[in-house]
Amino acid sequence: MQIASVIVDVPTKQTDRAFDYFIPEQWRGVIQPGMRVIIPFGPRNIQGFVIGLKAESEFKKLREIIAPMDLEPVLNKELLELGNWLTESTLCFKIFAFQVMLPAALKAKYEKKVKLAIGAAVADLPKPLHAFFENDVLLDWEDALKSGIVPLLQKEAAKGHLEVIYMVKERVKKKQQKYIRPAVSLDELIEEIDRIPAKAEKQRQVLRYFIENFNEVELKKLVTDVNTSVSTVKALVEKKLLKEFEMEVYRNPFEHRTFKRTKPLPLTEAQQTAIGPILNALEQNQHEVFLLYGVTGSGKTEIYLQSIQEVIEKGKEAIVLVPEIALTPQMVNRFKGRFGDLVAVLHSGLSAGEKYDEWRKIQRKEVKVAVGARSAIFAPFENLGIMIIDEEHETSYKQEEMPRYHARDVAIERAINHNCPVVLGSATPSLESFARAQKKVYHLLTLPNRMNKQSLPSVEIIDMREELREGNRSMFSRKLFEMLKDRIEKRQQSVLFLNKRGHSSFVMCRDCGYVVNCPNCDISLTYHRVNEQMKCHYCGYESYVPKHCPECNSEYIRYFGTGTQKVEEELGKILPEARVIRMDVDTTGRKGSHERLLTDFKDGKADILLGTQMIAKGLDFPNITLVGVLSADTMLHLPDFRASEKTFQLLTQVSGRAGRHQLPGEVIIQTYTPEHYSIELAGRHDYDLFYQREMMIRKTHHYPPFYYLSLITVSHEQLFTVVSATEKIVSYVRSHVSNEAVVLGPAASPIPRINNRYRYQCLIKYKREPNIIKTLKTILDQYQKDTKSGLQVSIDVNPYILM
DNA sequence: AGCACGCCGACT
DNA sequence: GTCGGCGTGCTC
Repeated sequence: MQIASVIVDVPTKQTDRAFDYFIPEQWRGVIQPGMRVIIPFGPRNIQGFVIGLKAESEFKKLREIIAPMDLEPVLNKELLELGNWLTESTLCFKIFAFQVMLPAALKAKYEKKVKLAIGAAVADLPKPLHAFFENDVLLDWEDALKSGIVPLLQKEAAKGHLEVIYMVKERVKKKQQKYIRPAVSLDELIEEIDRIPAKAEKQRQVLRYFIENFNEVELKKLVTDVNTSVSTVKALVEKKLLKEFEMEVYRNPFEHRTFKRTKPLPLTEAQQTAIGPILNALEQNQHEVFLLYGVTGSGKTEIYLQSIQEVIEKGKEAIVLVPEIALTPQMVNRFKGRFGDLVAVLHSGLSAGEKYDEWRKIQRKEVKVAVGARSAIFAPFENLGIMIIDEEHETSYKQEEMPRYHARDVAIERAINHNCPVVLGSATPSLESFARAQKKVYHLLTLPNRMNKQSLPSVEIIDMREELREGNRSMFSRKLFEMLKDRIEKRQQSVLFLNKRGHSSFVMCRDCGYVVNCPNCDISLTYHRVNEQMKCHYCGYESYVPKHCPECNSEYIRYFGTGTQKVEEELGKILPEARVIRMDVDTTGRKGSHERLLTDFKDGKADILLGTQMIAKGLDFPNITLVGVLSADTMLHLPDFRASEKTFQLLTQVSGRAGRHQLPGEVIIQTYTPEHYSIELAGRHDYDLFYQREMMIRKTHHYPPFYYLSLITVSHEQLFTVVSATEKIVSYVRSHVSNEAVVLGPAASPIPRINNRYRYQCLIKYKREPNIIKTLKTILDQYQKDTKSGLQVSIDVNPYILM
């Protein structure tokens, strides 16, 4: 077993396979599958992942592994296999599959340096280079480029005076802290204390500290505790009475926070019924997927917490996924509060080093629970007892770059390996999951009521066409304006929600709300400012913007879009007395600002919280009694077959922010299409009916959950080349799928040109195509192999964004 | 992804 | 005649 199969850190088709390396004697038995190694590859040294060991290789002239990068594997057997599964199911390069499972800190950094060759001296070099190589300094290649001395360097390298070296570096260092411990026995210390000179009172104090407390202590703590200086301690170290050493410490992102410990709350009857089957599956070590469907505020989190409690008691581990945007301190508090130090938190707000440390706690089995966004599903636990995905319907669980995986699929794949349950929780389950629950593929658990029997807030839908007709051209309906004013007087708080996704605008009649749709796809056409056209991004249909509305003949037909800043300005005009906090990407950019704004609002420093997406989730403040949605339509007419579903989910989510405590809540939804079922049914809190209506539409238009989708995107600098290549691909696909499948295209991508490359796509809708992955792989192989044609082909299996 | 090898244009 | 442009093909 002296040969290692290695996946190299070069993400191309040609290198997407194992390369064999000889393991030098000194590393035999040390290097294991799942470790990162430094290997020579061509002229440079790069990082690679060992995926297997073997005794022989077909390749004769093997090179040697330079060094391992880990003391123990960073990927265990399960994760290595999961990597293969990811590669297969998402059609990505192996290296991406492995990298996505690890914290970014473990991704290699490469440095190219120039150094004096062995046996060469500075004097051998021409004068201008002397300064660069004094004292054996390594010259950074980047600096060399800037100084314009590369030709000189190359000349000297050719003469053998200089050497180019390639270094593989870690991104993040383990944080070390200095510790002090006694170097002699307790008795000896007591003896020695009398030999300390009388003048050195401080040294005596330090020794006394160790006599009372015969243990290691952090240098800093020692210095403050004894009120002395580092030099005093160093003197004792010199005398060999104490010993200094370094120990790895974790960066603690929660250093200045305390978590109030909570105890399991008594469950309501509904909660008990819901948790039963989960506990049962845990008991039996049985894999099962549960869909926990519970209205906002129905106590899903307590079910998660108590299920995890059970898992921990069984000595197993748990992963909890939360959408990034909802990974607020409030959410973290609930888990830290219940399980304290047994929780690792992984989210984008942490620095690379902090994330790495949290990940290490998991790897070293120091924690039992990982709470985090999408990628936390790869937490390297070895004894998983449960995986929970909260807000299961969130689209952020799908990664939009390689590997294009969905966390839900990964969770289920891992759960099968671990024989453990998966819990998907949502107030508005995705149609895919709910349909599976209906078909008994998933086990449906329901929490139909809010805790403490509060009723869901009353929702009023305001027809903005009516407002316009009556002369109100502002973005606030009279009703919303009145209610905002009322809340300010009553010193209660309001939340205003605006969806700013107005960029890829749709065309709508402001009189009757008519939106121009594609005749083939039942999806709104996207407005393009260039030559005033509207296009369908699914099938390629085009038409001009009508001068008059085809429904009511009004001339107020135009494209749409507004932003939070504009709303804030207008709010300042009509309600100058209102104190407003605006929350969007602009105001929450800096670390911690998100939390600060929310705390300000919670503390009553503002009357109105105005924001986008990010305020839709998790907000749970007692004083919020009014929620206003300024324009429910913005999302509805995006060129996306999930637009209705997303609108329904969002409106339900936002409405859930109101009246979660004693004070009853009210919700105002402003819209130009009040009769649209997703708006109307969100207003009535009727998920079931929404589900039925939407399923019918999905069925007739061959969309998920009735059909699977795969999207092939082709790009090239020349329009003609893209179109003809896409045509070829489309006909290849057509000839390789059953006639049950629908193959659409070639159609221009919703973003028809990126970086001067034209983009075309082919959308495949299918039910049962056992060979589809093979077919798609053949296409990728074909086009990724030849780099000279300049064609780029990418495939998204089960896409969420069809762009 | 890099990098080397290699074959054609504008310069000392 | 040489320096250097970037097209093509390889990396165990």
